[in-house]
Amino acid sequence: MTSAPLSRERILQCALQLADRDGLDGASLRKVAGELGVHVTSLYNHVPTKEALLDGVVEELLASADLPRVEVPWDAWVRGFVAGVAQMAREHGGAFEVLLRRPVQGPRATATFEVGLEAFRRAGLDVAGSYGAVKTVALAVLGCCLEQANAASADLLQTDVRGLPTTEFPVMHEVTAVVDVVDVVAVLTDVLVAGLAARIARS
Amino acid sequence: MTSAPLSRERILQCALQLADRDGLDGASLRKVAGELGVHVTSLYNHVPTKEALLDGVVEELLASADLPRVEVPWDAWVRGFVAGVAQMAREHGGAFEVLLRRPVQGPRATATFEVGLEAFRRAGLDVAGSYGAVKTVALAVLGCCLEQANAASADLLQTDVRGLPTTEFPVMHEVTAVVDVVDVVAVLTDVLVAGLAARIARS
DNA sequence: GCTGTAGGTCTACACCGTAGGTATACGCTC
DNA sequence: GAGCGTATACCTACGGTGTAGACCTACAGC
Repeated sequence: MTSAPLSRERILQCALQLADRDGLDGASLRKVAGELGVHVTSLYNHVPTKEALLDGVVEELLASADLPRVEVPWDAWVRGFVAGVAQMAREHGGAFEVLLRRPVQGPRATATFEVGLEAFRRAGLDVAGSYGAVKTVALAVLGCCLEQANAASADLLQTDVRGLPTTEFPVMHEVTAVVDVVDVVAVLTDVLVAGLAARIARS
Repeated sequence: MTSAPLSRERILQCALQLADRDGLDGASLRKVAGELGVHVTSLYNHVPTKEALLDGVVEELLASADLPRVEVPWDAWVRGFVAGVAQMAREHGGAFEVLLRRPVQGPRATATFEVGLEAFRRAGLDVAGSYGAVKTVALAVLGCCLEQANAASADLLQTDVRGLPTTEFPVMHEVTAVVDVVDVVAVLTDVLVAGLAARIARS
């Protein structure tokens, strides 16, 4: 009757689904166990701790993403990386924020960073410069995709403007009246590419 | 003997200090209450819920920051905004991540965004363009300052590279050997300014 | 002096991660 | 086949969390 033998993989998959559906807090050990029809503590035979489980969800997330992993020009890497992360945020909105709570590591992450570093080195940046470029891109896109994933910060600049005096914040009110949605990811992509191009030209 | 009457302000200040010292999870209601020599549920007379308390911490954080609030050229606004947020991350490392968990709102936040929007409008961007620029800057800097504040993601790209095969990730290994620290905030500032300049020129 | 109310306390609940001890079921060697 | 080590699941229990509801108590206004 025990449909499938409990395994790390099954646990991680379940946690990812739960997180996608109910947010990261919805992926408690007890809920995962319940979903799998198993006692809480049984999970500990496959996952040593909650943090390890979240790290596993990060792996799972990276595995599902289409990030650049082969040699490309630096600007293509930037576009591909941003697009890949944005896709993750779209498809795994609930689980996305785990990338901000746990370190992003493992072979899959390293592989993407490796080809990014190579691309910037080929473009003429030195080691530190390439590292700075990759790190900046990675962290900036994380921040920008937060709002795509997280309902709480979705209306980052819009919340509460209604209610504040129009006379004091005229432009903000104009914005809320005129703009309905802005594609931050598109803006970020362009800004990063243009900005890094200038940086490379100057090197 | 009851030194001072409990108040929202005193609670928020205490929560901020606790969060700074022990991280955001160190600011539990019980610990705040304990620090103030008061029963947990007494806090509820001044703060309706834990989320409201965190929102208050956001306020407190913004109040402590030196963000641009007067009319300046757009590039000065970007530099000032990034520097201000980076300073917050430096001085309130433990509490910083609250900006990623709760919406950033209130008059203080709106005031900064307002002058940013104005600056970009004066530079020639339309309403949506200005909004996109401000939003992108705000979110990108949030992501980049995370690593300055949060120990977990501090070594975002470096963790675990040792242990992965040198042959497969040669550049990553070179980086960990050569580079000790990169000022992501400085890189981000330059990239944003250069990238937005290109965007403005094209408009 | 009575009463309404604000602001404190106490108890209790449901949830969380996880440590320690126990039972069962498998694959191995004799 | 008998014995046994190991892996995996279970149970109980602890200390932590946010919060709801009943209670008490001191003070202000009539």
